[in-house]
Amino acid sequence: MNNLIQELQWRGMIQDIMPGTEEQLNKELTSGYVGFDPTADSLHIGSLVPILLLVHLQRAGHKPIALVGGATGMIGDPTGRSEERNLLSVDVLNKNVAGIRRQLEKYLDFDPSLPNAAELVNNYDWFAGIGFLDFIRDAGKHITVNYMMAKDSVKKRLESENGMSFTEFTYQLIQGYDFYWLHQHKNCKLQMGGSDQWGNIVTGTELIRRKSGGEAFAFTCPLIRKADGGKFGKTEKGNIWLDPEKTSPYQFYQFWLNASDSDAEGWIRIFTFLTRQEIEQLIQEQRAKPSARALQKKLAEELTRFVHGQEELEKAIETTHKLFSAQATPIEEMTEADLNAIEGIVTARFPANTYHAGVDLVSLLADTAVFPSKGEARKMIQNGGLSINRKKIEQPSTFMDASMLLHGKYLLVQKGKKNYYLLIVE
RNA sequence: GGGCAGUUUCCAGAGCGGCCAAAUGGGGCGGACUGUAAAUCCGCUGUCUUUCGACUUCGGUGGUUCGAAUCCACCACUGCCCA
Repeated sequence: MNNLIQELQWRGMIQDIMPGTEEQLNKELTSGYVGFDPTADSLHIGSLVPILLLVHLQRAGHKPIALVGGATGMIGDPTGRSEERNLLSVDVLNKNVAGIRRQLEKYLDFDPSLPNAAELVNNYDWFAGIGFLDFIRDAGKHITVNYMMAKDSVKKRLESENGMSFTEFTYQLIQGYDFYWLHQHKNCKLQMGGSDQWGNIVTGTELIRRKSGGEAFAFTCPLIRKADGGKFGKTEKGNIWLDPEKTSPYQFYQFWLNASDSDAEGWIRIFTFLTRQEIEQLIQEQRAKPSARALQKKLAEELTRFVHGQEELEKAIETTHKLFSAQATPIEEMTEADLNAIEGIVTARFPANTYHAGVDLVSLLADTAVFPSKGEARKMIQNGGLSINRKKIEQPSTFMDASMLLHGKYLLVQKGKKNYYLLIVE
């Protein structure tokens, strides 16, 4: 059994930790859990850190429990929100729970022959059977409102102009009860999560202590930030999802490849399983020759493999190479096979007859979902942000003819420098 | 219950009755420079539109006016003060 806490500590993955946690983990095989909110039918990279906590836990010989919040999702966690959440419908919730479940299964080892086999639970399973009055008497009696109001998440909302509904106020108690339930039924003594969850987690350990006198531990990891203060995991196209249908492996790879130097140093420790020596060496390389971007490449590679597998990683690297590394070679040298092998970028098809009848570029782009409207297409061209087949388009009034098609049917469109689209005439 | 202040475009925050699609900052997007980095500089940033322009925005509803984000009335919400 490795020392999990020390491992996570040098990786910079521990923010708060309860006294005695390390001793507990060194003492015996311990079950620990992380909760996942079913706010969408896929996890995104923000959930990657909690997933990794579970993976590290299992690698250290302990038993990971992934909890999907079918019940808590019905309430909505008020943490970090300045206004009331809209409730999700039961149908949507069920769909989300199923989607998240499927993803979590990929990252943990559920082999039942293992003493520390991973387990997946849904808190709806136990909450469904508990009546309101029972809950109020059973759990509510042990936690004072004063205690609940002292939490940051609640305090902020009480101060805000939007207020807070009773429903959301209840959230921490519901989540706290999860920990209590797992403690009672699964001998789960540890909860992990993002540092924003600390308040909710502590309510759980408190409930365990007061109701059963049991011992419970917890630690949290820092929330991931970008060095420039921007939101982690957001791009102009929205969230970076783990679902390849929502974010292609190529786009996923690109996201990590685009990390800034200072982010990459921290992220590679958190998001990969590379050893300390390997990482230190990479950082040396990076500093010696920053333009090689050894860190970003390794980070993107490791993570794309972890999330999407070796095969998808290779395709992503190949596409990246075709689009970026080979920029000096003339576009005409790209074979049809090359173009077809470009995967993961947005592809749009349009009928040959409209094309051969003659189209102005702006209408074409607005019709093929590269741009939502002609105005935007025109604006981008005027700003010098549009290239066709690697050639910058200077005039919004550019007219298209067959000579511009590669292999008689392809157009490689660039919006900005990094956003590629492949248009295919058919 | 009484008094005062406020509600503006993604956010913060200006806004004389006509020159307001609305200052400025932030954020976002694009460009230049680079290393598909950071910093810096430049442009764009309500929607649609080739120029002109058209259309919808300033808590809600009515009104005054040739004309209102700007004036009036009522309603809603928020903050502060006195009971």
